[in-house]
Amino acid sequence: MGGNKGTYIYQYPHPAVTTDCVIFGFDGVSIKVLLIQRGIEPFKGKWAFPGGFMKIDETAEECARRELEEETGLKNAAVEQFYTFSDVNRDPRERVISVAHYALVRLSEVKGGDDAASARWFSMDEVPSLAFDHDRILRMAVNILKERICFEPIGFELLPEVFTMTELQNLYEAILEVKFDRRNFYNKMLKLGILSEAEPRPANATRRTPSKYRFNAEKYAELKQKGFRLEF
Amino acid sequence: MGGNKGTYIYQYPHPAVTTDCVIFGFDGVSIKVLLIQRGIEPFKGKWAFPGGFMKIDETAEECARRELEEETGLKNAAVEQFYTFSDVNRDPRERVISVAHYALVRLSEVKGGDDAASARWFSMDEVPSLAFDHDRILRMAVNILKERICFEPIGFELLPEVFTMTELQNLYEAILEVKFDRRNFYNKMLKLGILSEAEPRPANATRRTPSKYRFNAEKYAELKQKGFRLEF
DNA sequence: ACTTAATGCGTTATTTTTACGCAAAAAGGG
DNA sequence: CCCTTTTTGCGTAAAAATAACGCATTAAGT
Repeated sequence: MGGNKGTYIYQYPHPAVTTDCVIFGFDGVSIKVLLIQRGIEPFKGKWAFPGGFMKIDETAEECARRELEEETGLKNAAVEQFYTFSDVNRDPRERVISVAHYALVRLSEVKGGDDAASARWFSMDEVPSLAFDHDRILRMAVNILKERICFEPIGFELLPEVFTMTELQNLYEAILEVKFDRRNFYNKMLKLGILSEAEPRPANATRRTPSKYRFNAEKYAELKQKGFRLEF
Repeated sequence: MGGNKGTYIYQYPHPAVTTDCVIFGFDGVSIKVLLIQRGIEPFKGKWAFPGGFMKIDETAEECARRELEEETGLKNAAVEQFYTFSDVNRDPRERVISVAHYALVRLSEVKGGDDAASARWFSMDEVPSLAFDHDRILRMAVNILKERICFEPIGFELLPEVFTMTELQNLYEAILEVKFDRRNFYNKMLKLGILSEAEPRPANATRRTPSKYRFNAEKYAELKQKGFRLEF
């Protein structure tokens, strides 16, 4: 297996390749991002995204998922690459280019295990100055998230399986930093046809009992094939 | 300067890093893509995208532009990266990951110089089976182009400075593979506010003399700042 | 007991999109 | 040369989507 320490010789200089993961979460009020505190130089003590060096026999996506699990305990996250950062001096050790990924996960999926001793969720407004060029990576990830959330039903990955319309609206408002009219949001969402009622309204339901929904991936796949776009 | 042949030793295996460029053009009727015929193994004789190994002291974008000029004579193209391909066996020589870029250029900008002896434009429907995983790269580039053209005014990079509304519509129709109503397209485009009349209609202009427009980058920048989206 | 906030289910006005009509002028064909 | 077809500019009317807001009920807070 590749990746073992030893001596590797090339006729031309090779950059090192890493992956980084910007992991977004949502606590019902604000968007959070998962950071780990670096235990070694460079940038020892600073916060950074989970990530690390790519092994010679894994793809970027595999590397991202592996590093994520090693450093935060989070397994099988649906990571998606969004940009490759290749500034010449972004790492003081050697030339390193990094394939940056993002993923949306439920807060509950990250348990503070042994590995994750130094992992912590930060609200967007309490994120400290980060190691390497991770400030720039975060800015870009947030922009990508704002764009994607408008055209792909990825927001549901941040909510529990079953959620109320208000929770969904709060999520969209937190990400996009806008306010929607509650009734228009409700109508628009339902008309899209990608939600199902999670359970029939219970018999004792009163007006104040909110309806519960879940994302319907099958319906979305159908609609998408017919050439439909979300658009918010 | 880096990049010279020699002996380079690392404690861990390093993949090689390349860039590839998917260059789109437009001849008034169909979308074209610029390919070069490989002169050496592997895939000798097969067609592929311009591109090559990244030097140790250049960014991915710089590498893409350099290789593009070396192989096709095309200078200073506005390349933009869209995906990093990292399958383990995508290159038979060694582990290679490639940062793929695209650019939109006017056909006239590519002159068949010495370097570009083997460069040729292909219509989308005459593209042969390509080297490496370049078939996959092309599919993804085309999808990205279709998305981007709807939200960013990049189409103008494919047209002459000054163009008629019909030419612009033909371009959109060729890329998106749809048909628009001529009058609705005309109204929508003008209402966006990102076109200026290239010249006052000449005195001898009759009804059949089409108006000429040019893309107004300043107006677009203004509108964009106010939070405006193109949307087609 | 009173106020405040959340939910479901609407309605109406405005804006945007879509589908066409029409006349003038050039181009093409026999 | 005459007739048909195509292209262009400038419209309009219907349809659809969006935005703004009303209201009754019920729970929660004070």
